[in-house]
Amino acid sequence: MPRTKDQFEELRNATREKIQSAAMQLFVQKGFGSTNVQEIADKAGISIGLLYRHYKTKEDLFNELVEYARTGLRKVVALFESDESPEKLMNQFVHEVYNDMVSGDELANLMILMAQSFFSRNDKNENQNEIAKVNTELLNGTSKLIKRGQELGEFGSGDSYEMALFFFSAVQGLAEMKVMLKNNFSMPSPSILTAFLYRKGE
Amino acid sequence: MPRTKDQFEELRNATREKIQSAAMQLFVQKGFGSTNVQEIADKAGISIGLLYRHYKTKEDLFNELVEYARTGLRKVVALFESDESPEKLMNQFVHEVYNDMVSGDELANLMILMAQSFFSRNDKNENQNEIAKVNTELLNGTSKLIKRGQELGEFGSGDSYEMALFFFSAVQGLAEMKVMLKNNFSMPSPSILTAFLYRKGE
DNA sequence: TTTTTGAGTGAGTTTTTACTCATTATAAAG
DNA sequence: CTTTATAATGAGTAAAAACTCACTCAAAAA
Repeated sequence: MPRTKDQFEELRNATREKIQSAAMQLFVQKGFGSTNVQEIADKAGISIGLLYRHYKTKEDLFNELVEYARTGLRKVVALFESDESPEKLMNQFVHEVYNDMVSGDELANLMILMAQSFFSRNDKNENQNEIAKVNTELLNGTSKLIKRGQELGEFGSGDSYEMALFFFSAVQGLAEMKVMLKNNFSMPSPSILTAFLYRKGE
Repeated sequence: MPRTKDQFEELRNATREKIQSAAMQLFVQKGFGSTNVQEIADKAGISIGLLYRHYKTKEDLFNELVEYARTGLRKVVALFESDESPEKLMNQFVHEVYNDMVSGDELANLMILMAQSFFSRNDKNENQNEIAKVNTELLNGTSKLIKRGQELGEFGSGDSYEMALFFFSAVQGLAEMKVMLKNNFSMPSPSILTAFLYRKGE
């Protein structure tokens, strides 16, 4: 008889991953609107028909990737709600970001995809709302963490919300620079990234 | 007889500006590929035909906007080549950025457009090369400026190229945050933006 | 009121792109 | 070698988007 359930699943998973990987690269490099499904299929090494067997629309595919990225962000929110020392938490996070950015493209791609999801797209894009929400949570959470650190004397003074905003802006910008500059990109050291935490507000 | 040359030119300029403004907003908010010319014409309050009387293709229109943004960047490169005190130059620049970001969308839009131009688009996009070039010049110029500031004892230690990279990444990220967060965006103070210049490298 | 010139229009054409489906390929088991 | 279940194909279709052009409109001056 035919292949077993597991064998079929294996096959499906393999092509699914090929599609995701190809789509991620293209969406990041060219944006949603400027990427066409033929390209995705070509890069994945499969036919258009097969792509549509896995994803009902191009948008579905994009949404799955964005959803995946969003999940990553939520983990950060959770991390920052811990009772640990704010300085320790920020350091831990910055080092993770640093390592990820030095070792591969995954993190940078995810961050760019999130931005694309916000800046591309049509009409009432429910992604935008979702992302805005997670983003707000992240900023508020980080702001709280920084404030706590300031009260503990770990960080310098300054508007904590602005500091949080600055921090994630920098990380977002770095992700884009990494992809834009390729080999000319050299990830700034963690101490540069965290310097603003130790500077007195004016 | 008909209107004078000047009167016709006036008309043309007026619609040209309407087109540019509409296109800028849409390209920034939705990306090149996801913006269609009908929308641009609608937003500009003109017909498609008239749009095509001013720009041969949608791409031409995009390129003109990007070219305009690029010109702005070149001015910064020039500014940073001055013999003035690096600290003074950086401060001046940061304050300009701060004011622009607080008072309107223009700067943010231009920066996002530059990134779009890099991340959107097809095949051999000569814009990408041009932008990469200007970008490299900007980074190298700023790096040099920072190094000079370090030698003068104005700035703390640290890899000057990484510091320059960090700086522009932050500004780029802030531009995007501004558009994403809208009213929830609160521009970080200049002192937060320049803190990294005064922190010792590890 | 007519003429003149270039702005302005938008239905219609062309081109591109998302998506479908009738058909073929594959490999395990009888 | 046949059967069987599902992966895989890609020419073909439908929809969307870019772009054209024959025409109208507006206002200045004879």
